[in-house]
Parts: sequence; structure tokens; C-alpha cells
Amino acid sequence: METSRPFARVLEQLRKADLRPTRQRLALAKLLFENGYRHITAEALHEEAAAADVRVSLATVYNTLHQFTEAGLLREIVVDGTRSYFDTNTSDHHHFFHEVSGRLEDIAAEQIVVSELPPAPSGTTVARVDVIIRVTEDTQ
Amino acid sequence: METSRPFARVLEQLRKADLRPTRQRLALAKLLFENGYRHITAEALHEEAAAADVRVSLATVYNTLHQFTEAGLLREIVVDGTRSYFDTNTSDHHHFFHEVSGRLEDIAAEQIVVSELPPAPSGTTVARVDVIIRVTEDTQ
DNA sequence: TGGGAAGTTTAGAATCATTATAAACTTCTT
DNA sequence: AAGAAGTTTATAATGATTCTAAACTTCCCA
Ligand SMILES: [Mn+2]
Ligand SMILES: [Mn+2]
Ligand SMILES: [Zn+2]
Ligand SMILES: [Zn+2]
Repeated sequence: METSRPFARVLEQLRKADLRPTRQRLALAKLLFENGYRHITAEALHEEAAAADVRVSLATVYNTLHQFTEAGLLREIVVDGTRSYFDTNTSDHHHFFHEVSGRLEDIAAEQIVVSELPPAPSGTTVARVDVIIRVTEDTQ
Repeated sequence: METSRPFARVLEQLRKADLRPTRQRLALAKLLFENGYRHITAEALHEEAAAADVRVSLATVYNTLHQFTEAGLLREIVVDGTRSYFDTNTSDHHHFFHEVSGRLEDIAAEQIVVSELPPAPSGTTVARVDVIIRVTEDTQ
């Protein structure tokens, strides 16, 4: 159902965004999009690349994540203050944030109904609505 | 309607939290709570203190903001990645985040109706629900 | 098809918000 | 008044992220 589709999409989006399909970008795209949705930090992706014998500098990981975000392939999520997460799921949805582990978990858009929203302050346009449900692991 | 109330509250909360009412804490509390609700960064509060001839180190500003947060006098808000905001309004409410200026604007709880929420993942408890509406200034 | 322009990667340095350290100072208690 | 406990502070350290500028690749077309 989602076999080699992501890759064609990546190539197309790269072309659209005027980004050359370099070895590094393609390898990172593979890691990012090959296996379902993920919420990953730059550092974690860099380590994953190393583990997969993909040689990429951390600077390139940052550059690529930001370029992919700008190209609409990723979405950046800030919940933690200490690090930025990149979400491979760019469709409309929300998140649980596990404050202890630092893990993000998707909440499908349909699962949260925000039935009333104030109008954007005049002179502004809504760029995005983020709902973050912060949860803590129960002790006991 | 809210004249010298905040101060009594601060003193009481400090006592409750076993925090001594030092010159620095009281001066910062004054700056924070004396004039309506605010969303302020550590750096900004430090500068404000300097401008008001209150001598406090930046380390103390950070310590105090965190202690006040723990004591329930403040709430920390992370939206930006580059800095943490502290909100003097600890009641249930939400925010517009002006992405260009970095300004936070309150949205009263009643103005957003989240009529459906998924259950917290098993073994976890909801600590807080944050709704952040990111807006950008219109060009034109 | 060769060569240069433009784009990309990278090691390493720089930035910058925040946190840690540990010594000097205050406050509290008796 | 005096010691214990808590607090402040200058300063150093941390750590994620960004910058720099040189080396490397990819594109494009003469
Ligand atoms: Mn970023
Ligand atoms: Mn903090
Ligand atoms: Zn997600
Ligand atoms: Zn607020």
C-alpha cells in the first residue's frame, strides 16, 4: 500500500524545490520515509545514518531536515525546549507528548474536535493549529 | 479589582513552597505580577530588572522563574525552540503565537472548545493540553 | 564532452540559551 | 549572637544549532 511510493514523491518534491538529489539527501530520505511515520531529532537521525553506514555530517542532517521541511516533506515540532523534532507525517494531526521519555505520539485529526476557534488577530493569518497533550507516565 | 492582591499571593505561595522572600524574589515578583498578565523570557525579565535598578544576576532570574513555575505562580511555554516563555497567567487558557515577532497572545479558555479528546495512552495521565495557534503577519 | 557555474557537503569554529559550580552572602532559628 | 540552611552570583560549562569557508558534486551548455 505504500511500497516505493514515498521515494517517487521525494524525488519529485526535491525537483520541485530545486534541490539536487544528492547521495546524502536520498539516503536521509530513505531513512526518514521508508518505514511509516516518525518523529525524529537531528541528532537521532545522524546516529541512525551512521548505524546504516551512511556517511553524512551533522551539518548536512540539519540542512536537509530544514530543506525538507521547507519543501513540505516534513514538519518541525517544538515541544521540548532542548531539541526540535521533525515529523514525517505532514497531514493535519496532533500529538501526545510523553514528558518523561520525550516521545511524541500522533493523534489523528478526527480524534480531536476543536469546534470553536477565535478569529486570528486582525492583520494575521493562521499558519497552523497545534494541539499538544502533555502526558506523564503514572508511577505505581 | 487586582490592586495589591498579587503580592499577598506571592508571599503566601513562597511560604508554601519553602522559598525565602529574598530581595531578589520579591523584586522579580513585583515586575512579573504587578501589571497584568505577561509572557516573558528570562533575558527580557533580566533586562527589565536592570532598567528598574534591581540588581539581580541572570542565574537568579532563571532560578526564580523555575522556582515560581514549580510553585504554581508561573507556567512555562515552549513554542519557539530558541527561548522559553514564562506566563504569569496560570489559569486554563491557550495562545496565539506570532511567529514573526515572537509574541504570545492569550486566548481565553472559553474561546476554544475542544469538544472531543482521545483518552490518554494507558499508563499515562494528562498533565496539560496546549493549543497553540501560530499566526503570521499579513504582508500587503 | 569538457569545463565552469552553481549548488552541496563538511570539519570545525562560533553562537547562545540555559545550567552547573562553588564561594560569598542572607535569612532563619534558637 | 552563632551556626545551619538556603540563596545569590560570577564564571565556567553544556549542548543544540548555526555559521564559515574550503573541498567536492552536479548541472548545463558551448
Ligand atoms: Mn530549526
Ligand atoms: Mn526551563
Ligand atoms: Zn506527528
Ligand atoms: Zn498566556
